[in-house]
Amino acid sequence: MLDIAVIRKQPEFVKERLATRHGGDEAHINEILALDEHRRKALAEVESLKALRNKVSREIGALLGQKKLDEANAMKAETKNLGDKIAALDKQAVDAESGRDALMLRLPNLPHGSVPLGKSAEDNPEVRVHGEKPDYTFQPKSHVELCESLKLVDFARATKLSGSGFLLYTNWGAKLERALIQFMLDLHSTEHGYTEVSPPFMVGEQCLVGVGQFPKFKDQYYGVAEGDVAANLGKLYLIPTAETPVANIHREELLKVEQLPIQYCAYTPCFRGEAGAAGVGTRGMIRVHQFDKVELIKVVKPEAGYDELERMVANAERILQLMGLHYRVISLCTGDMGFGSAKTYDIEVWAPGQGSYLEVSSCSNCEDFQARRMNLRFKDADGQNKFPHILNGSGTALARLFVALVETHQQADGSVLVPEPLRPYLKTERITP
RNA sequence: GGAGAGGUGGCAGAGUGGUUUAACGCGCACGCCUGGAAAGCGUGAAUACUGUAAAAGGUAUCGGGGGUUCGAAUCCCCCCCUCUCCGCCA
Repeated sequence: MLDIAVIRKQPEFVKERLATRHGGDEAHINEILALDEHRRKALAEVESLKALRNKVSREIGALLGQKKLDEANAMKAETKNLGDKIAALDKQAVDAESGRDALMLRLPNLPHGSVPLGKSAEDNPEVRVHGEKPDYTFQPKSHVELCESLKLVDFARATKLSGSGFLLYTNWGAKLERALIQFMLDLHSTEHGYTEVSPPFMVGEQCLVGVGQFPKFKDQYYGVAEGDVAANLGKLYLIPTAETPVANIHREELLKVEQLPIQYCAYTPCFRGEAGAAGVGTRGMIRVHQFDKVELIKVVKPEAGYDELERMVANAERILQLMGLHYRVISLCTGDMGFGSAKTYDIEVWAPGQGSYLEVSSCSNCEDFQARRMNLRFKDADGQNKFPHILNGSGTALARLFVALVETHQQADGSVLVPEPLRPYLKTERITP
């Protein structure tokens, strides 16, 4: 959520920055300002009435203390209808506020000044490239062929169980998936300074609102059950990413500045509706309704946000380097960035069998956009309460990493060579049928 | 799931309709005092919104919501959480 104070003070600046995204959102600024104005007007009025009521009530109390019953009763009669006026104005203020906030929640973040201007993925500049496309003395197979010949994934039976877009890993496929998860968690938690956590896979709506998935993109997620009525959670949703539970861990807290930076890594499955995804990438493992991912989350002081983003990308890159994969890092342009992000780097790994790059990581600094939505603050050294920057990045997403790995390291005989750092986990050097 | 006891500021703990703008205490910050400390004395200290050039000021917050009243920490209703015991379960 943007800072209403910034919208008030610099509405034209906010509109311009919003327009560099998909466009259209800037149109709501005037409406927000009008509701905000109305709210403050009603508030000023109702609060002075409340002040009056408090004053009169004290006076009545004093009169009763002095046994001046008549005077007290006279004053009671005078203030009798004050309550109704207050209630009516209160409602106006509350209505204006909830109207304003409903619009604010649908407003995306402002892009950081360093983000390239652009309309779509085609305008994303390449930041750097690691390695080269490998050469093969044979025609590299696609992961679908490899998975079938090596019996890594049973596509047909997965469809029987859950329909298209779901995977049944088998034998070495299941082991490879597990090995990759454990390898990544170990690396991030021992060498990169992240604390490993394992969160719930279902969360209440407020967590999705907190990171910006709700209310605007509600139809993309799986609602599964009514949550505890008790806890006032509303419906529970399957998490689309570990970002949803993990970034919300400290929601509604006031952190001490010494607690920062907070760094978490977490493995979770991710569930996505991917509405209308039929077509490109439907076959195989590129786009599925459930996939595994190791996610990185940071909560940091605002002044550290962008340095930490660079470090996070480097942490994710390290995985691909150790897996011996060729990849490129791109900087998303204003028009291609996600809702909550102020700046995003994507990492795309080369998949020889596809002849294309696959997005396996997306690292974003959301600045204080999410912290505001979840009311997460910290008390700075100067005693001020401030919103921290919250960053999230995949480190990395599975399924696609799996694809790149088997396609890159496939051999002429149809086997797949396991990268050195993964061998202690998989307990083999080579995957054969 | 059942029964009971609780929920008040950083902590602890009074307060059953009106000088409570939440007592007393501990802890905290600053000042005085001291050679330095302790003790003592004094002052200050929550969060949000609003307001202002900045202040001052105003409103709300005693687990949450609603109600009664001129006025609610206090009375009424609903809900939540914590603790203890019992049951059930992996």
